[in-house]
Amino acid sequence: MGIKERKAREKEQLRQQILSAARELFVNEGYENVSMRKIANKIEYSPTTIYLYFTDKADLLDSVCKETLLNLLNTLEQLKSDISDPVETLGKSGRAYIEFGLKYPQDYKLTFVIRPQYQKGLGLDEGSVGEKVFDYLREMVSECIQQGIFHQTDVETTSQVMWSAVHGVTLLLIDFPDFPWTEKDKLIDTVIHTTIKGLKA
Amino acid sequence: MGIKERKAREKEQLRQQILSAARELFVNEGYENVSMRKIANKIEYSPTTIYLYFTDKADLLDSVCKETLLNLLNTLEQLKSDISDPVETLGKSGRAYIEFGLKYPQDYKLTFVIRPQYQKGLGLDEGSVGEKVFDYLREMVSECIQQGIFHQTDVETTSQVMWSAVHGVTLLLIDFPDFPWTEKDKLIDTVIHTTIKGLKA
DNA sequence: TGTTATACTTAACAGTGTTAAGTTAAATTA
DNA sequence: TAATTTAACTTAACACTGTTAAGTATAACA
Repeated sequence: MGIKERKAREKEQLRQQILSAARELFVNEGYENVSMRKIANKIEYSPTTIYLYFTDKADLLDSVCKETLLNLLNTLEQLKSDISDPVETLGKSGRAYIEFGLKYPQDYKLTFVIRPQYQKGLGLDEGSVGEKVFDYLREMVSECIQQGIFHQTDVETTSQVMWSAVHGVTLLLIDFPDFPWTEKDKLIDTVIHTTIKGLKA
Repeated sequence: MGIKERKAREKEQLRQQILSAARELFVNEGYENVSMRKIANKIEYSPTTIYLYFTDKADLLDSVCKETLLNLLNTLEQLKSDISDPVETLGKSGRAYIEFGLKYPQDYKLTFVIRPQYQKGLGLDEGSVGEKVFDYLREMVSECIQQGIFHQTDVETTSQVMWSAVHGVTLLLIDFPDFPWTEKDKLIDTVIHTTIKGLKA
């Protein structure tokens, strides 16, 4: 009875093929400039085949973003090991977050800016990957608060402030590349250190 | 020779009519979901007439955003009068910026997120309204630095950090309305105060 | 071997931004 | 006043878009 399994495997394979074709095109040409026909051409199937694997273009975007969030989560969780100095870990996590956004700017925008426009209100639901990313941030912040290093005692608010800072600088650097920014690394460090200093007791 | 002037006035009138129809539709239905034909219907002209006043859809977006930036600039400059306590003025300005974004969320996204996608790298050029908005921020920050209140002595970096914070929280509140945010006003205040505290000497 | 289910494609619909060519009416010139 | 030029606007079309209904061929099963 291996036939059914082989078929399922083949189906999953094509799904992945579609997904990676979509990601590549979305990232290189922008979500709006990618048509279902373009994706279909790339994988050498008819456009309608895609609809057998994804309900529509927004669903395709959704799946691409889920992958991005998984990548981000993996990147962050590799820093988790060292909890001796929670403030340093939080700072490093912030830096890793921003650098992830700058390394994959299109993926970042797709996930945190474009998708909310199409999937109103979704993306950070219970059990979602997005929530896990924010949970990671909560944990880091919680560690700092528990050790009495922070003035603020509210984990939620503190996490949200941290997120605002890194999200803000990431998007500004992506969206206005021609703006006369301070040297990039200096700006990133200043954003993180300023925020952490402001949170300290 | 009043005829020429009347004609010019009428032309300008139609231009404004197109612009405000476009803004209303962009804001209510989203840039991508608004077609040139929709705008044309609203003003009761043929679609091609729009092209006599704007080079293309992106130009229309551009003009709408320019208006938004002017509105933002006006809102901010009303706070300028009181320079006795520069830190308080900076804080108030930050709050006004965020509240502007939340009052006109679609306009804000159009200007600071959607437009950069279509007009790569533009929007903050020399002499532009966007630059004037940032100049306002520079002035506020400069005042704080001159009075020796801030640790940082670099006006540019400090301004950029401030911008990152307010831009970040504004977009997060707009894009993820279903996220379990801390009470909105508290979050905004905390973001501003944390950033300012982090910048202080 | 005949039937059913799976995987995929063709053709079409109603819509998109944009352009070239055409029309109509007003302003200018003779 | 009559002919001509100019300005403002429209019609029709092109090549595209996301998506669906209907059709086809092939593989799996009885």
